[in-house]
Amino acid sequence: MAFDKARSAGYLANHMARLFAIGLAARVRPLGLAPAQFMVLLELWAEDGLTQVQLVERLDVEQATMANTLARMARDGLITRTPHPDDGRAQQVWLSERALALEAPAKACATAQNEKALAGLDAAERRRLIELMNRVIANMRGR
Amino acid sequence: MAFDKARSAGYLANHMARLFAIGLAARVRPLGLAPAQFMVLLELWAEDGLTQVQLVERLDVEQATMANTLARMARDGLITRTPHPDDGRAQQVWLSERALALEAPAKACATAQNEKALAGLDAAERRRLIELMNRVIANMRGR
DNA sequence: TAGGGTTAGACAGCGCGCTATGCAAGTGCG
DNA sequence: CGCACTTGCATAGCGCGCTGTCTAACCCTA
Repeated sequence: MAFDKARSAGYLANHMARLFAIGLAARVRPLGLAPAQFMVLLELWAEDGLTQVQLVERLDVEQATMANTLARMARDGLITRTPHPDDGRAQQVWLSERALALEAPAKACATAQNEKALAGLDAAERRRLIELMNRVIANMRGR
Repeated sequence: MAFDKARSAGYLANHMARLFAIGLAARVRPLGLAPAQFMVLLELWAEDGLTQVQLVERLDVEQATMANTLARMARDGLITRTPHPDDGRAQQVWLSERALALEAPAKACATAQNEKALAGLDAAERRRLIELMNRVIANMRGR
């Protein structure tokens, strides 16, 4: 009763995110990338040599999730890890040659997917959507 | 460069959906439910005895995903399955007593989570957000 | 009626979220 | 100095999304 999924923000958010992920995955698969790996690369393209803790903070995922994603990326030759010079527990994550070369094509994939998703929305509508999503995220981030 | 994740619809959609899922999961966990199971229950509360194919269409997930979710739900005593009277390949999915009893409390969890997410948005903003998400979903559904 | 295509469902394998633990290295205080 | 606390990372286990493949039942047409 009185629960219409087409009007539930949570249901729509889940559906929208799944469609984004499918579309992005299809676009970056030829590059040998998976979506979560792309997100890590985005951070490393902006600043190479981050630690796992820094990546966890910037992408807001759990530490264990990041550890697994980094393990897959190392396995796939996207990153290497070196012991941190000042902290024996930590390690720095570095882009491989291959990952450096993927920056432009991978970003083009993401831009294309965003463009497909937002087709038919004018600039004001896009701004509103982004702003509303940011507010919803802020509402839920406090635990 | 020129790729700001706080302005990427795809990144925000993913982040928002994860926060929704975490919040909903925490609320329904005491009921012994997981989020995807709740979505199936929503459909069955509206119409009991659906087939797997009908659930797949209504929730827009892959058949294999639904098969696995239904297997977990059967394991957990939420549903039973009977052979379809008119089609030897198909089966009908029925709510258990336990699942029937969960309707009101589980829906209250979802409503509470939506309310938390949308706090501070007035009715017009909520309508706009829902409408924009529906348009974005429509853009991506045609694969 | 027999054979070929289609459809319902199961199963294998994997990505990537999560929680919960465990361990080793760093830190700080008595 | 030594012991407790904290912090960085790994690992185990699971939910739930995906693709790909298999089987069995159904359907249609030659």
